[in-house]
Amino acid sequence: MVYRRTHQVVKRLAARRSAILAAARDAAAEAGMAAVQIAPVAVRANVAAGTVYRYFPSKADLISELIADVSRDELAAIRRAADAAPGPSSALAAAVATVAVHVLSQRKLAWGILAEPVDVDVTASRLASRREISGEMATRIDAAVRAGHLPAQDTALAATALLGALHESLVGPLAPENLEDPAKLRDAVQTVTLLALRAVGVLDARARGLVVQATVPARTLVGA
Amino acid sequence: MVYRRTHQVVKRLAARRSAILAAARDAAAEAGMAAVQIAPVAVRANVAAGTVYRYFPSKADLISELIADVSRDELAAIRRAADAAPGPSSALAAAVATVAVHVLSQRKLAWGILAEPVDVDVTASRLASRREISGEMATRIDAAVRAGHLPAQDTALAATALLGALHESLVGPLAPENLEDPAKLRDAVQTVTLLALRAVGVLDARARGLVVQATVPARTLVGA
DNA sequence: ATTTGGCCTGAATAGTTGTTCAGTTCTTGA
DNA sequence: TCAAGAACTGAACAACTATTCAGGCCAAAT
Repeated sequence: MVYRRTHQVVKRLAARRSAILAAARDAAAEAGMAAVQIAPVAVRANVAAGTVYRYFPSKADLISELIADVSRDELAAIRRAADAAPGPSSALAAAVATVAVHVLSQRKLAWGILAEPVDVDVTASRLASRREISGEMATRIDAAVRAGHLPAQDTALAATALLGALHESLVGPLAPENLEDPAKLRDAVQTVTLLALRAVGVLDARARGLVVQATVPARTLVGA
Repeated sequence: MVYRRTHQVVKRLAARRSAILAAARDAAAEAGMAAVQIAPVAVRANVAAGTVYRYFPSKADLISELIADVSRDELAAIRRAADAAPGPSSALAAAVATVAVHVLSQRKLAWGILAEPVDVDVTASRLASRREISGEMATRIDAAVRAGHLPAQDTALAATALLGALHESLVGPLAPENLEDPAKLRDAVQTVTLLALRAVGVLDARARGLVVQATVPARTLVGA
Protein backbone atom coordinates (compact mmCIF):
# COMPACT_ATOMS: atom_id res chain seq x y z
CA MET A 1 0.00 0.00 0.00
CA VAL A 2 1.41 3.28 -1.13
CA TYR A 3 -1.28 5.55 0.24
CA ARG A 4 -0.79 6.33 3.89
CA ARG A 5 -2.72 8.54 6.25
CA THR A 6 0.18 10.84 6.70
CA HIS A 7 0.02 13.57 9.29
CA GLN A 8 -0.78 16.14 6.65
CA VAL A 9 -3.75 14.15 5.40
CA VAL A 10 -5.08 13.60 8.89
CA LYS A 11 -4.90 17.31 9.49
CA ARG A 12 -6.70 18.11 6.26
CA LEU A 13 -9.44 15.64 7.06
CA ALA A 14 -9.91 17.14 10.50
CA ALA A 15 -10.01 20.61 8.99
CA ARG A 16 -12.70 19.54 6.54
CA ARG A 17 -14.76 18.07 9.29
CA SER A 18 -14.49 21.30 11.23
CA ALA A 19 -15.32 23.30 8.14
CA ILE A 20 -18.52 21.33 7.64
CA LEU A 21 -19.52 21.76 11.27
CA ALA A 22 -18.68 25.45 11.11
CA ALA A 23 -20.71 25.82 7.94
CA ALA A 24 -23.64 24.18 9.67
CA ARG A 25 -23.25 26.44 12.67
CA ASP A 26 -23.04 29.54 10.50
CA ALA A 27 -26.13 28.52 8.61
CA ALA A 28 -28.01 27.92 11.85
CA ALA A 29 -26.86 31.20 13.32
CA GLU A 30 -27.93 33.09 10.23
CA ALA A 31 -31.22 31.47 9.40
CA GLY A 32 -32.01 28.84 11.97
CA MET A 33 -31.92 25.07 11.82
CA ALA A 34 -34.13 25.04 8.77
CA ALA A 35 -31.16 26.38 6.84
CA VAL A 36 -29.00 23.48 7.87
CA GLN A 37 -29.57 21.38 4.78
CA ILE A 38 -26.95 19.09 3.36
CA ALA A 39 -26.56 20.73 -0.02
CA PRO A 40 -26.29 24.35 1.19
CA VAL A 41 -24.00 23.38 4.04
CA ALA A 42 -21.79 21.51 1.60
CA VAL A 43 -21.58 24.59 -0.62
CA ARG A 44 -20.65 26.73 2.38
CA ALA A 45 -17.94 24.29 3.34
CA ASN A 46 -16.65 24.05 -0.23
CA VAL A 47 -17.31 20.37 -0.61
CA ALA A 48 -19.82 18.27 -2.51
CA ALA A 49 -22.96 17.01 -0.86
CA GLY A 50 -21.68 13.46 -0.87
CA THR A 51 -18.58 14.48 1.00
CA VAL A 52 -20.61 15.49 4.01
CA TYR A 53 -21.50 11.82 4.35
CA ARG A 54 -17.87 10.85 4.60
CA TYR A 55 -17.73 12.81 7.82
CA PHE A 56 -21.22 12.44 9.25
CA PRO A 57 -23.33 9.32 8.85
CA SER A 58 -26.49 11.37 8.55
CA LYS A 59 -27.93 14.80 8.86
CA ALA A 60 -29.16 13.87 12.30
CA ASP A 61 -25.59 13.17 13.37
CA LEU A 62 -24.37 16.44 11.94
CA ILE A 63 -26.99 18.47 13.76
CA SER A 64 -26.54 16.46 16.92
CA GLU A 65 -22.86 17.25 16.95
CA LEU A 66 -23.62 20.89 16.26
CA ILE A 67 -25.95 20.97 19.22
CA ALA A 68 -23.37 19.28 21.42
CA ASP A 69 -20.72 21.76 20.31
CA VAL A 70 -22.76 24.82 21.07
CA SER A 71 -23.87 23.28 24.32
CA ARG A 72 -20.29 22.63 25.36
CA ASP A 73 -19.35 26.25 24.70
CA GLU A 74 -22.35 27.43 26.64
CA LEU A 75 -21.58 25.24 29.62
CA ALA A 76 -18.00 26.45 29.70
CA ALA A 77 -19.12 30.08 29.65
CA ILE A 78 -21.55 29.49 32.48
CA ARG A 79 -18.90 27.82 34.60
CA ARG A 80 -16.39 30.53 33.91
CA ALA A 81 -18.81 33.25 34.93
CA ALA A 82 -20.04 31.45 38.01
CA ASP A 83 -16.60 30.43 39.23
CA ALA A 84 -15.43 34.02 39.01
CA ALA A 85 -18.18 35.18 41.35
CA PRO A 86 -17.42 35.83 45.03
CA GLY A 87 -20.11 33.61 46.54
CA PRO A 88 -22.83 31.07 45.76
CA SER A 89 -25.58 33.62 45.24
CA SER A 90 -23.41 35.77 43.03
CA ALA A 91 -22.39 32.67 41.15
CA LEU A 92 -26.01 31.78 40.51
CA ALA A 93 -26.75 35.31 39.37
CA ALA A 94 -23.73 35.23 37.09
CA ALA A 95 -24.77 31.90 35.63
CA VAL A 96 -28.27 33.15 34.88
CA ALA A 97 -27.06 36.40 33.40
CA THR A 98 -24.57 34.52 31.24
CA VAL A 99 -27.25 32.33 29.76
CA ALA A 100 -29.41 35.37 29.15
CA VAL A 101 -26.66 37.28 27.39
CA HIS A 102 -25.64 34.32 25.30
CA VAL A 103 -29.07 33.44 24.01
CA LEU A 104 -29.77 37.07 23.28
CA SER A 105 -26.60 37.60 21.32
CA GLN A 106 -27.23 34.49 19.22
CA ARG A 107 -30.98 34.35 19.09
CA LYS A 108 -31.40 32.35 15.91
CA LEU A 109 -28.79 29.85 16.94
CA ALA A 110 -30.21 29.48 20.42
CA TRP A 111 -33.69 28.96 19.05
CA GLY A 112 -32.37 26.39 16.63
CA ILE A 113 -30.50 24.48 19.29
CA LEU A 114 -33.33 24.58 21.76
CA ALA A 115 -36.66 24.30 20.08
CA GLU A 116 -36.84 24.95 16.39
CA PRO A 117 -38.54 22.17 14.46
CA VAL A 118 -36.05 20.00 12.59
CA ASP A 119 -36.93 17.35 10.05
CA VAL A 120 -34.67 14.77 11.61
CA ASP A 121 -34.71 13.40 15.11
CA VAL A 122 -32.34 15.30 17.37
CA THR A 123 -34.29 14.66 20.55
CA ALA A 124 -31.48 12.82 22.24
CA SER A 125 -28.95 15.51 21.55
CA ARG A 126 -31.25 18.26 22.70
CA LEU A 127 -32.05 16.30 25.81
CA ALA A 128 -28.38 15.88 26.59
CA SER A 129 -27.76 19.55 26.02
CA ARG A 130 -30.55 20.53 28.36
CA ARG A 131 -29.38 18.04 30.94
CA GLU A 132 -25.90 19.50 30.99
CA ILE A 133 -26.96 23.10 31.30
CA SER A 134 -29.79 22.40 33.68
CA GLY A 135 -27.53 20.22 35.80
CA GLU A 136 -25.02 22.99 36.09
CA MET A 137 -27.70 25.47 37.11
CA ALA A 138 -29.06 22.98 39.64
CA THR A 139 -25.59 22.67 41.14
CA ARG A 140 -25.35 26.42 41.52
CA ILE A 141 -28.78 26.65 43.09
CA ASP A 142 -27.88 23.85 45.42
CA ALA A 143 -24.72 25.63 46.52
CA ALA A 144 -26.76 28.69 47.42
CA VAL A 145 -29.24 26.57 49.32
CA ARG A 146 -26.46 24.85 51.26
CA ALA A 147 -24.96 28.22 52.05
CA GLY A 148 -28.29 29.12 53.64
CA HIS A 149 -29.04 31.83 51.10
CA LEU A 150 -32.09 30.09 49.65
CA PRO A 151 -34.89 27.93 50.99
CA ALA A 152 -34.65 24.19 50.46
CA GLN A 153 -36.26 23.14 47.17
CA ASP A 154 -36.27 20.74 44.28
CA THR A 155 -33.18 22.17 42.62
CA ALA A 156 -33.48 20.13 39.44
CA LEU A 157 -37.01 21.30 38.80
CA ALA A 158 -36.07 24.85 39.72
CA ALA A 159 -33.13 24.84 37.32
CA THR A 160 -35.29 23.57 34.48
CA ALA A 161 -37.94 26.15 35.22
CA LEU A 162 -35.39 28.96 35.25
CA LEU A 163 -34.04 27.95 31.88
CA GLY A 164 -37.54 27.69 30.51
CA ALA A 165 -38.27 31.19 31.72
CA LEU A 166 -35.09 32.57 30.18
CA HIS A 167 -35.57 30.88 26.86
CA GLU A 168 -39.24 31.60 26.42
CA SER A 169 -38.94 35.23 27.38
CA LEU A 170 -35.77 35.97 25.43
CA VAL A 171 -35.85 33.80 22.30
CA GLY A 172 -39.37 32.45 22.26
CA PRO A 173 -41.98 33.73 19.85
CA LEU A 174 -43.14 36.38 22.30
CA ALA A 175 -39.66 37.70 22.97
CA PRO A 176 -39.31 41.48 22.54
CA GLU A 177 -38.19 42.33 19.03
CA ASN A 178 -36.01 45.38 19.16
CA LEU A 179 -33.23 44.08 21.34
CA GLU A 180 -30.54 45.31 18.98
CA ASP A 181 -30.23 48.38 21.16
CA PRO A 182 -27.60 47.45 23.82
CA ALA A 183 -29.47 49.33 26.53
CA LYS A 184 -32.67 47.42 25.93
CA LEU A 185 -30.76 44.22 25.73
CA ARG A 186 -29.24 44.91 29.12
CA ASP A 187 -32.62 45.74 30.55
CA ALA A 188 -34.01 42.47 29.31
CA VAL A 189 -31.11 40.56 30.81
CA GLN A 190 -31.57 42.29 34.13
CA THR A 191 -35.30 41.81 34.18
CA VAL A 192 -35.19 38.10 33.56
CA THR A 193 -32.25 37.58 35.87
CA LEU A 194 -34.16 39.31 38.61
CA LEU A 195 -37.18 37.12 37.96
CA ALA A 196 -35.04 34.01 38.05
CA LEU A 197 -33.35 34.89 41.31
CA ARG A 198 -36.60 35.74 43.00
CA ALA A 199 -38.09 32.52 41.71
CA VAL A 200 -35.64 30.42 43.66
CA GLY A 201 -36.21 32.47 46.78
CA VAL A 202 -33.85 35.42 46.77
CA LEU A 203 -35.50 38.42 48.36
CA ASP A 204 -36.37 41.19 45.96
CA ALA A 205 -33.99 43.74 47.46
CA ARG A 206 -31.03 41.41 47.59
CA ALA A 207 -31.83 40.06 44.14
CA ARG A 208 -31.63 43.52 42.65
CA GLY A 209 -28.15 43.97 44.00
CA LEU A 210 -27.00 40.62 42.68
CA VAL A 211 -28.42 41.40 39.28
CA VAL A 212 -26.44 44.58 38.96
CA GLN A 213 -23.25 42.86 40.05
CA ALA A 214 -23.79 39.99 37.66
CA THR A 215 -24.67 42.21 34.74
CA VAL A 216 -21.55 44.32 34.82
CA PRO A 217 -19.17 41.58 33.67
CA ALA A 218 -21.85 39.99 31.52
CA ARG A 219 -22.26 43.23 29.62
CA THR A 220 -18.78 42.99 28.27
CA LEU A 221 -19.81 39.80 26.52
CA VAL A 222 -22.48 41.61 24.60
CA GLY A 223 -19.92 43.60 22.72
CA ALA A 224 -17.92 40.49 21.91
CA MET B 1 -81.34 23.25 -8.92
CA VAL B 2 -82.74 20.44 -6.92
CA TYR B 3 -80.02 20.04 -4.34
CA ARG B 4 -80.37 22.43 -1.46
CA ARG B 5 -78.33 22.95 1.67
CA THR B 6 -81.14 21.92 3.90
CA HIS B 7 -80.79 22.31 7.62
CA GLN B 8 -80.05 18.63 7.98
CA VAL B 9 -77.20 18.83 5.53
CA VAL B 10 -75.72 21.88 7.18
CA LYS B 11 -75.81 20.06 10.48
CA ARG B 12 -74.12 17.00 9.03
CA LEU B 13 -71.42 19.11 7.44
CA ALA B 14 -70.77 20.87 10.72
CA ALA B 15 -70.67 17.53 12.49
CA ARG B 16 -68.12 16.23 10.03
CA ARG B 17 -65.97 19.24 10.45
CA SER B 18 -66.06 18.77 14.19
CA ALA B 19 -65.34 15.09 13.80
CA ILE B 20 -62.23 15.84 11.79
CA LEU B 21 -61.04 18.40 14.31
CA ALA B 22 -61.80 16.01 17.14
CA ALA B 23 -59.90 13.25 15.38
CA ALA B 24 -56.94 15.55 15.01
CA ARG B 25 -57.14 16.51 18.66
CA ASP B 26 -57.36 12.90 19.77
CA ALA B 27 -54.39 11.98 17.64
CA ALA B 28 -52.38 14.84 19.07
CA ALA B 29 -53.36 13.98 22.62
CA GLU B 30 -52.39 10.36 22.13
CA ALA B 31 -49.20 10.64 20.18
CA GLY B 32 -48.33 14.27 19.65
CA MET B 33 -48.53 16.49 16.62
CA ALA B 34 -46.48 14.07 14.59
CA ALA B 35 -49.50 11.78 14.62
CA VAL B 36 -51.68 14.44 13.09
CA GLN B 37 -51.31 13.32 9.50
CA ILE B 38 -54.06 13.68 6.98
CA ALA B 39 -54.56 10.02 6.17
CA PRO B 40 -54.68 8.72 9.79
CA VAL B 41 -56.87 11.61 10.90
CA ALA B 42 -59.24 10.90 8.03
CA VAL B 43 -59.47 7.26 9.09
CA ARG B 44 -60.21 8.29 12.66
CA ALA B 45 -62.93 10.63 11.48
CA ASN B 46 -64.37 7.99 9.15
CA VAL B 47 -63.81 9.95 5.99
CA ALA B 48 -61.44 9.71 3.06
CA ALA B 49 -58.27 11.74 2.92
CA GLY B 50 -59.65 13.93 0.20
CA THR B 51 -62.67 14.85 2.29
CA VAL B 52 -60.48 16.55 4.84
CA TYR B 53 -59.67 19.07 2.14
CA ARG B 54 -63.30 19.94 1.71
CA TYR B 55 -63.23 21.28 5.26
CA PHE B 56 -59.68 22.53 5.66
CA PRO B 57 -57.68 24.10 2.85
CA SER B 58 -54.49 22.53 4.09
CA LYS B 59 -52.94 20.61 6.92
CA ALA B 60 -51.59 23.87 8.26
CA ASP B 61 -55.12 25.22 8.56
CA LEU B 62 -56.32 22.10 10.29
CA ILE B 63 -53.56 22.21 12.87
CA SER B 64 -53.89 25.95 13.28
CA GLU B 65 -57.54 25.56 14.10
CA LEU B 66 -56.73 22.75 16.50
CA ILE B 67 -54.25 24.98 18.27
CA ALA B 68 -56.77 27.82 18.43
CA ASP B 69 -59.39 25.48 19.85
CA VAL B 70 -57.23 24.13 22.62
CA SER B 71 -55.98 27.60 23.35
CA ARG B 72 -59.52 28.92 23.67
CA ASP B 73 -60.40 26.18 26.17
CA GLU B 74 -57.25 26.90 28.12
CA LEU B 75 -57.91 30.61 28.29
CA ALA B 76 -61.46 30.01 29.50
CA ALA B 77 -60.22 27.70 32.23
CA ILE B 78 -57.66 30.22 33.39
CA ARG B 79 -60.24 32.99 33.54
CA ARG B 80 -62.71 30.83 35.38
CA ALA B 81 -60.16 29.87 38.01
CA ALA B 82 -58.79 33.38 38.43
CA ASP B 83 -62.18 35.05 38.58
CA ALA B 84 -63.26 32.69 41.33
CA ALA B 85 -60.35 33.73 43.53
CA PRO B 86 -60.88 36.22 46.37
CA GLY B 87 -58.16 38.69 45.40
CA PRO B 88 -55.57 39.59 42.77
CA SER B 89 -52.77 37.53 44.30
CA SER B 90 -55.03 34.53 44.73
CA ALA B 91 -56.24 35.00 41.19
CA LEU B 92 -52.69 34.96 39.91
CA ALA B 93 -51.91 31.86 41.92
CA ALA B 94 -55.07 30.20 40.61
CA ALA B 95 -54.19 31.10 37.04
CA VAL B 96 -50.71 29.64 37.36
CA ALA B 97 -51.93 26.49 39.07
CA THR B 98 -54.58 26.03 36.41
CA VAL B 99 -52.05 26.17 33.62
CA ALA B 100 -49.85 23.73 35.51
CA VAL B 101 -52.64 21.25 36.08
CA HIS B 102 -53.85 21.47 32.52
CA VAL B 103 -50.53 20.91 30.85
CA LEU B 104 -49.77 18.07 33.21
CA SER B 105 -53.03 16.28 32.58
CA GLN B 106 -52.61 16.56 28.82
CA ARG B 107 -48.87 16.45 28.42
CA LYS B 108 -48.68 15.19 24.85
CA LEU B 109 -51.31 17.63 23.68
CA ALA B 110 -49.70 20.54 25.47
CA TRP B 111 -46.32 19.70 24.03
CA GLY B 112 -47.82 19.42 20.58
CA ILE B 113 -49.61 22.74 20.83
CA LEU B 114 -46.66 24.55 22.30
CA ALA B 115 -43.44 23.34 20.86
CA GLU B 116 -43.42 20.03 19.09
CA PRO B 117 -41.87 20.23 15.64
CA VAL B 118 -44.49 20.14 12.91
CA ASP B 119 -43.81 19.77 9.20
CA VAL B 120 -46.08 22.66 8.26
CA ASP B 121 -45.90 26.24 9.34
CA VAL B 122 -48.12 26.89 12.35
CA THR B 123 -46.02 29.73 13.69
CA ALA B 124 -48.80 32.27 13.44
CA SER B 125 -51.27 30.11 15.26
CA ARG B 126 -48.83 29.26 18.01
CA LEU B 127 -47.92 32.88 18.35
CA ALA B 128 -51.57 33.86 18.70
CA SER B 129 -52.12 31.15 21.27
CA ARG B 130 -49.17 32.30 23.32
CA ARG B 131 -50.26 35.89 23.02
CA GLU B 132 -53.70 35.13 24.40
CA ILE B 133 -52.52 33.11 27.36
CA SER B 134 -49.57 35.32 28.11
CA GLY B 135 -51.75 38.40 27.85
CA GLU B 136 -54.18 36.98 30.35
CA MET B 137 -51.38 36.18 32.76
CA ALA B 138 -49.95 39.65 32.30
CA THR B 139 -53.32 41.12 33.17
CA ARG B 140 -53.44 39.10 36.37
CA ILE B 141 -49.92 40.09 37.33
CA ASP B 142 -50.76 43.69 36.62
CA ALA B 143 -53.81 43.51 38.88
CA ALA B 144 -51.64 42.26 41.73
CA VAL B 145 -49.12 45.00 41.08
CA ARG B 146 -51.80 47.67 41.10
CA ALA B 147 -53.16 46.24 44.32
CA GLY B 148 -49.74 46.84 45.81
CA HIS B 149 -49.06 43.14 46.30
CA LEU B 150 -46.17 43.00 43.88
CA PRO B 151 -43.33 45.30 42.88
CA ALA B 152 -43.71 47.20 39.62
CA GLN B 153 -42.33 45.26 36.69
CA ASP B 154 -42.55 44.48 33.00
CA THR B 155 -45.67 42.37 33.26
CA ALA B 156 -45.62 41.14 29.68
CA LEU B 157 -42.10 39.83 30.00
CA ALA B 158 -42.88 38.35 33.40
CA ALA B 159 -45.95 36.57 32.08
CA THR B 160 -44.00 35.08 29.21
CA ALA B 161 -41.24 33.99 31.54
CA LEU B 162 -43.70 32.33 33.91
CA LEU B 163 -45.29 30.37 31.09
CA GLY B 164 -41.87 29.34 29.86
CA ALA B 165 -40.99 28.10 33.31
CA LEU B 166 -44.20 26.13 33.64
CA HIS B 167 -43.96 24.57 30.22
CA GLU B 168 -40.31 23.67 30.31
CA SER B 169 -40.44 22.18 33.76
CA LEU B 170 -43.70 20.28 33.33
CA VAL B 171 -43.86 19.17 29.71
CA GLY B 172 -40.38 19.89 28.41
CA PRO B 173 -37.89 17.11 27.77
CA LEU B 174 -36.52 17.37 31.28
CA ALA B 175 -39.90 17.16 32.93
CA PRO B 176 -40.17 14.51 35.64
CA GLU B 177 -41.46 11.25 34.21
CA ASN B 178 -43.56 9.51 36.81
CA LEU B 179 -46.25 12.11 37.31
CA GLU B 180 -49.04 9.56 36.96
CA ASP B 181 -49.11 9.40 40.74
CA PRO B 182 -51.61 12.12 41.79
CA ALA B 183 -49.56 13.03 44.86
CA LYS B 184 -46.44 13.65 42.78
CA LEU B 185 -48.46 15.55 40.25
CA ARG B 186 -49.77 17.79 42.98
CA ASP B 187 -46.27 18.30 44.33
CA ALA B 188 -45.05 19.33 40.91
CA VAL B 189 -47.91 21.77 40.50
CA GLN B 190 -47.23 23.29 43.89
CA THR B 191 -43.51 23.52 43.33
CA VAL B 192 -43.76 25.36 40.04
CA THR B 193 -46.57 27.56 41.23
CA LEU B 194 -44.46 28.57 44.17
CA LEU B 195 -41.54 29.34 41.87
CA ALA B 196 -43.76 31.40 39.62
CA LEU B 197 -45.24 33.45 42.41
CA ARG B 198 -41.87 34.15 43.96
CA ALA B 199 -40.54 35.11 40.54
CA VAL B 200 -42.95 38.01 40.26
CA GLY B 201 -42.13 39.15 43.76
CA VAL B 202 -44.42 37.39 46.19
CA LEU B 203 -42.60 36.73 49.44
CA ASP B 204 -41.76 33.12 50.09
CA ALA B 205 -43.99 32.75 53.14
CA ARG B 206 -47.01 34.40 51.56
CA ALA B 207 -46.44 32.50 48.32
CA ARG B 208 -46.62 29.18 50.13
CA GLY B 209 -50.02 30.08 51.51
CA LEU B 210 -51.33 31.15 48.12
CA VAL B 211 -50.07 27.97 46.55
CA VAL B 212 -51.97 25.78 48.97
CA GLN B 213 -55.14 27.80 48.48
CA ALA B 214 -54.83 27.69 44.73
CA THR B 215 -54.04 24.01 44.60
CA VAL B 216 -57.09 22.83 46.52
CA PRO B 217 -59.60 23.70 43.79
CA ALA B 218 -57.09 22.90 41.09
CA ARG B 219 -56.73 19.39 42.44
CA THR B 220 -60.26 18.61 41.60
CA LEU B 221 -59.45 19.19 37.97
CA VAL B 222 -56.84 16.49 38.04
CA GLY B 223 -59.46 13.87 38.63
CA ALA B 224 -61.62 15.24 35.84
C1' DA C 1 6.74 8.79 -13.63
C1' DT C 2 3.80 5.43 -11.91
C1' DT C 3 1.06 2.59 -9.10
C1' DT C 4 -2.16 2.11 -5.42
C1' DG C 5 -5.84 3.06 -2.59
C1' DG C 6 -8.60 6.17 -0.37
C1' DC C 7 -11.08 10.68 -1.17
C1' DC C 8 -14.34 13.53 -3.62
C1' DT C 9 -17.96 14.48 -6.83
C1' DG C 10 -22.82 15.43 -8.02
C1' DA C 11 -26.37 13.52 -10.69
C1' DA C 12 -29.58 10.02 -9.86
C1' DT C 13 -32.30 7.63 -6.44
C1' DA C 14 -35.65 6.88 -2.83
C1' DG C 15 -38.96 7.56 0.60
C1' DT C 16 -42.22 10.28 2.70
C1' DT C 17 -46.70 12.84 2.81
C1' DG C 18 -49.48 16.61 1.58
C1' DT C 19 -52.53 17.49 -2.17
C1' DT C 20 -55.38 16.79 -6.30
C1' DC C 21 -59.18 15.25 -9.23
C1' DA C 22 -61.96 12.16 -12.24
C1' DG C 23 -65.29 9.17 -11.12
C1' DT C 24 -68.83 7.58 -7.81
C1' DT C 25 -72.30 8.11 -4.38
C1' DC C 26 -75.61 10.63 -1.97
C1' DT C 27 -79.28 14.22 -1.11
C1' DT C 28 -82.98 16.94 -2.57
C1' DG C 29 -87.10 18.57 -4.80
C1' DA C 30 -90.27 17.65 -8.51
C1' DT D 1 -88.69 7.57 -9.81
C1' DC D 2 -85.55 10.75 -11.66
C1' DA D 3 -82.60 14.77 -12.73
C1' DA D 4 -79.31 17.98 -10.90
C1' DG D 5 -75.91 19.29 -8.18
C1' DA D 6 -73.04 18.76 -4.33
C1' DA D 7 -70.14 15.80 -1.40
C1' DC D 8 -67.08 11.95 -1.03
C1' DT D 9 -63.64 8.65 -2.42
C1' DG D 10 -58.89 6.96 -2.81
C1' DA D 11 -55.47 6.11 -6.02
C1' DA D 12 -52.27 8.85 -8.44
C1' DC D 13 -49.41 12.86 -8.30
C1' DA D 14 -46.00 16.28 -6.85
C1' DA D 15 -42.47 18.30 -4.39
C1' DC D 16 -38.99 18.30 -1.41
C1' DT D 17 -34.40 16.60 0.32
C1' DA D 18 -31.66 13.18 2.50
C1' DT D 19 -28.82 9.64 0.82
C1' DT D 20 -26.23 6.72 -2.45
C1' DC D 21 -22.59 5.25 -5.62
C1' DA D 22 -20.05 4.72 -10.02
C1' DG D 23 -16.57 7.11 -11.81
C1' DG D 24 -12.93 10.61 -11.63
C1' DC D 25 -9.29 12.73 -8.84
C1' DC D 26 -5.47 13.22 -5.79
C1' DA D 27 -1.79 12.17 -2.32
C1' DA D 28 1.95 9.13 -1.12
C1' DA D 29 5.70 6.05 -1.73
C1' DT D 30 8.97 3.98 -4.88
